[in-house]
Amino acid sequence: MNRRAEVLAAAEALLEAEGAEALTMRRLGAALGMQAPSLYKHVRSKDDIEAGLQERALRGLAEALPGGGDLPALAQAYRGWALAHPRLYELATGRPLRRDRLAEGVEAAAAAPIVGAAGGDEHTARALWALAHGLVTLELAGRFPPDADLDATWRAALARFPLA
Amino acid sequence: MNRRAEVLAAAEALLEAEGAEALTMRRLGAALGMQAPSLYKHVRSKDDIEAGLQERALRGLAEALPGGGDLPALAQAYRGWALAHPRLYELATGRPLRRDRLAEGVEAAAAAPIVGAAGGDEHTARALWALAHGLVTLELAGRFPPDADLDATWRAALARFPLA
DNA sequence: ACCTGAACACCGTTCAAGT
DNA sequence: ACCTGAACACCGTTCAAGT
Repeated sequence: MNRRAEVLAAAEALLEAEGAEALTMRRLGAALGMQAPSLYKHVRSKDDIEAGLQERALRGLAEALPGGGDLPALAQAYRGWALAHPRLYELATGRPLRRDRLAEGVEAAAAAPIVGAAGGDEHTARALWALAHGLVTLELAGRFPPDADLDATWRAALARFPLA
Repeated sequence: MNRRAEVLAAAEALLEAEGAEALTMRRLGAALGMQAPSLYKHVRSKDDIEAGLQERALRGLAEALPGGGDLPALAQAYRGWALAHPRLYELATGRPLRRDRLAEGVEAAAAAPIVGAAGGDEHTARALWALAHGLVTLELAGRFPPDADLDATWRAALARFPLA
């Protein structure tokens, strides 16, 4: 693990443990036993760190998603990963994707299981992705009533996409 | 218009014109012809400003949504409002809703047209909301390929909710 | 009642200097 | 090659002081 990867791993741990506002160069440096300016030897900027976390999130999500085309299983894995890494998911999806800094194939690998479950139709795939993303972000942001039965909401939502 | 409302209106204008990172107490004060500390006479904190902007967004959205139960018209109005106020929409939906600071009925007024289009079923309403929210946020974040035909994606998505 | 200037504890980032 | 301390231009916020 090179130094940049170490910084990114520590950044993810700090983010997930203490929240986005705790992810500062000074705190991250402290977690790694160095001063904040030293981080710039391993990483271009804080923006660069966030782009790296986006890539880590995409890789983690792609690894967690099953590829068999079973929509309920896919949805459960998607929701499960997001709820297990809520702040990373939010950081990775809540801002523009830095495609220029993304390794080749990472975005496609995360998208492939969704396209597969959509039977290859791009519009259906985007609708499924938007539906899952919307449900997850609204859940993470506490937008649904506290007593909402979200399992039932997911089932009702997925029932709109039979076979596909 | 009392002083607090003036501050919120200026905050919305600054946010929409220059982005979230430009919405600082010093810049907002300058836009209103006062020093940053003076803002605290009219507003509790920056957090209070953001809660106020959430309420403005909810009111604006509720006003823009038609209530007739016509899903395509509702979807178009929802998307249109979000694209017309992208940074306000993002600020209003991208963080937890401060229900404690929200005037009575504001949240319900924004939700009512969606529940109406869902035929009163809460799970369908949440699925529709998540779908629209997901499509809008992914579009605003530039997550879809630049050449994606999003009108067609919206049509395909809404086709999953016939009659309802 | 409203506004100011100074101050505090923070930010991200640069840079000369050390090993 | 890697790390440090000092510095710069910013933050949100508090507070004594002015009108």
